[in-house]
Amino acid sequence: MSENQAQLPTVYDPTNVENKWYKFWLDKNYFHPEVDPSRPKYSITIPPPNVTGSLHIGHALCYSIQDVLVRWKRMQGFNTLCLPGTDHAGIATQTKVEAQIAAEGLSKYDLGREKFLERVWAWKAEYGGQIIHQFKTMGFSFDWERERFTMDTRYVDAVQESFIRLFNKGYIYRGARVINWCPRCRTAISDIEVEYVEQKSHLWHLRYPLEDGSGYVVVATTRPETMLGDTAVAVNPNDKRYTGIVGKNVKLPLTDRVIPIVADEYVDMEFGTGAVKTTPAHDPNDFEIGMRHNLPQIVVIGPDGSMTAEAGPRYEGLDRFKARQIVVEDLEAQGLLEQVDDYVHSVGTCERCHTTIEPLLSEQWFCKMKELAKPAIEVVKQGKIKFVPERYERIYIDWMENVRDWCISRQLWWGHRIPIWRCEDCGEFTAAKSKLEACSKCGSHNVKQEEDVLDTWFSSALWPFATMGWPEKTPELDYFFPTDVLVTSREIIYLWVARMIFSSLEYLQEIPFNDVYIYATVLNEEGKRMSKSLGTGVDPLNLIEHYGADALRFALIQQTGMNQDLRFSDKRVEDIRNFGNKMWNASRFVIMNLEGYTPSPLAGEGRGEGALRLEDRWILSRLNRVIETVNSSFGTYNMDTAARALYEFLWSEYCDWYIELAKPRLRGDEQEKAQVQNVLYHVLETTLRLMHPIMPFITEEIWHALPHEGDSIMMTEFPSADAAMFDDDAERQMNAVMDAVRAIRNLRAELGVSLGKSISLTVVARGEMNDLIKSGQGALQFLAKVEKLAFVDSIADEDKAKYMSAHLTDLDLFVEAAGLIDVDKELARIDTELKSIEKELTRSEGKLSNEKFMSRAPADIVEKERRIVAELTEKKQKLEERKKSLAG
RNA sequence: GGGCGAAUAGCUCAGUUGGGAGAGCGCUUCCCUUACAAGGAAGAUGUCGGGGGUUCGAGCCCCUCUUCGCCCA
Repeated sequence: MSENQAQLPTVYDPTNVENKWYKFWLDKNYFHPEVDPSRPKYSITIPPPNVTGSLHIGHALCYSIQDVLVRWKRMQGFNTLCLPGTDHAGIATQTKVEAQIAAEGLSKYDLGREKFLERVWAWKAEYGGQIIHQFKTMGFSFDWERERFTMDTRYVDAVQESFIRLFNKGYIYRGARVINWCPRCRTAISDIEVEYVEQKSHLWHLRYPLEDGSGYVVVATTRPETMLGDTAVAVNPNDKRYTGIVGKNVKLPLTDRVIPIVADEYVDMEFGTGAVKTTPAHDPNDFEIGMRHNLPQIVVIGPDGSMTAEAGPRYEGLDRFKARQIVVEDLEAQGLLEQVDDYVHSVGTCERCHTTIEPLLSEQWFCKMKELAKPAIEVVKQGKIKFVPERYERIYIDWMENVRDWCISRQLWWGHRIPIWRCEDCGEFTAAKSKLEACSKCGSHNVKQEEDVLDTWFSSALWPFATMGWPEKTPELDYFFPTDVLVTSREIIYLWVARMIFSSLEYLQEIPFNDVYIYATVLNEEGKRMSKSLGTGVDPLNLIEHYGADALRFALIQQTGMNQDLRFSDKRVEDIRNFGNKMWNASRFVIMNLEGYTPSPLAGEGRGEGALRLEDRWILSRLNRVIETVNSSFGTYNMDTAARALYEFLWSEYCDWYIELAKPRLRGDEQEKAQVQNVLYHVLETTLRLMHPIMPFITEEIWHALPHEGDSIMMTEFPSADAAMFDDDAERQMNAVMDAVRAIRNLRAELGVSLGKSISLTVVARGEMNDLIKSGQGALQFLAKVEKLAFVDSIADEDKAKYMSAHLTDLDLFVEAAGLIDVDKELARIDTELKSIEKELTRSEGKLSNEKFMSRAPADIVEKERRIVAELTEKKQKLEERKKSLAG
């Protein structure tokens, strides 16, 4: 391998390496699994991002988690599918194209539906590749042969099929309801697409004169302009203040209408005046009140957000906010404005464009939810679908149990056009995939397709199975479905997760996935949510350019477990870039020291005498514990635990100790050299495989520079822990050696003797420590740079002042330091140490002298406490002796 | 108003059935030692948000309060 030396630079540069290997994997077609019922499968359909969007770090985390899982399972021998794709994202995409043509001075109406849709497809063709490019740069092992788009022909068919099934089952109906209307997008949106924003406003108290002239009722409102559409005043039937006037009428100001006072349980007596103006056409709650009391519904604000003719000639055509101002002025002029309070309340806004939502009475298509929700609640309650972290399970169930009918129509052009045909003659609705020739009821040919499209989530609800060919019975569906896990963000538990679950149960009578893992929201350094629309989004490509995709992936994975948020900064990526460089250089070291080496199995060498040395047994024991940690952590979505364990092991154990200890042995005799080469190689190669799912590129690069079998690390077997390699003795003994080394280094530092200068060390060791230090003598001398080492039984008190000493359990270390010791400084240091020992001793002795502790604490805890006291006492005694000798 | 999460070193965060408080970064001192200065060695730093309680023993369990964030109404 020596010819490799020259080829390996001291600084790892990911740039070319990453591109090279991604292309290699693609060429080998490693990401594409064939259906093979003889093998166990593992499958994921990734959350499809907006086709014309681009990724920020939050997405990078989401998909990195999935790629880690998928690479891990693939290496474990599962036939693994990770199916990618994108979503047409109705409103979001349409909004962008509208903005584009607006820049040309056109509106979508100027173009017409056909031409407009051509523009959307053109937009998709131009900007649709960005996300895919980002996915590939991140190194994701997605099956590109099975990439899907929610507007693919076959996907469109699946959407229509599902709609028609629901329609024919009577679950889909058309109705007039108060829905959330966005006057800018000019479409209905669902409850969960409304974002509530706190706003400072006012609570206006309005006087409505009683018809009989006996006074007036005062109502409080945040939306005075809607009073033009009031059709009642409601009070609580239990409200004694108003018992006398229920049934009377009021004269609605600024109009010529007379409206009734009704009693309704819904009214909150505590709020405002306890009397509520009721506008059934512009408030969902008032709508319900209106239904109960048979009130008229008067639409006074139109789809464009301006006042309608129903609002009266004075207000018609005014924007709703301008109308508010004028209505208030007019009421005040008539002495009907009683009071204005400052008031902070939540205002519904459109998630996409942040326009204030107008609750509006409107004809829409709805999907009945009650029956669909039942089994979807059951599968989660029965644990067939598991939420991780668990806390999200209740959030899901609570919502599902109170779910309202779903408004599925959208007044957009971009999307799945509703496959409903209306007969112009008899009014019958017929659902059909292709053009309907004749009305299903009266046979008339005068039929017209519904103009509206479906809510985007109606189509993404089918994602896990429509991507695999449903409604056809495909081999993919048979084999890969249900998928194993859905990894997604908590903000779409209702929008998407819930809908996939009930859709899958309804159409396939199967759950869509076993686990739902809700990953942490990525925040920026200031703690603000990362989002493109907030302007806080960071493009992963910028970071990758500087630090590489591996570093970004590891930095993200290292911070993700069961947490709700994750604060991200570039610094973290830089730190991991350094870690990658460490891995690189450790590997360089190993590669440069493998002359004449051919890998041989560790098995058979055993743990017996003369076989593996202490540090070999130790590193192999530690390695196997890490293997165990990594597997169990990946399996429970504790990604951070796995990443931290790997980081710690590679840097602080393998590099800091094992490699250092290997150095003298590599210069030793042939047998010694061969053995240490074998362990060096074995541990490194195993660690690379462990690390591969998180850092696929650098591990592949190094793996190829090492002796290896096969074409790619990604197709090797993932390590599994060998319990026979766990070695508590080796770990305990090695810890003692490391403590001794650290103590000597500390003495050097105290003396100001750098590692470059040699020292002489005298050791007093007792019991097991004696053998341990003697057998590890070479290592100790090498690691602490000790030139002369002597073992003695004791050191005479009068000689102690010539040394700096450290005292460990069963071990006293004396470094010759005549003339180097700053006595005052040393005395001060000893006093500080004594103080802290005293403190610990008091605590431990207190416990041991506590009868209750002695009688109730478990025996091993008591024993441990005794040991602590013994160790501390020994140490204290040594320090006091030393103090005496220094002072004397 | 209801629910959830967070509060641990200067910063970002670990802490797995309750048993001598940890990591990374930053900071101080020393070192270009043949894998790595994107590095090595050593070091300093904590009323574990406040207050109660349970327990022989609480960062961890229970109650309560405060601050911040998210979700729902």
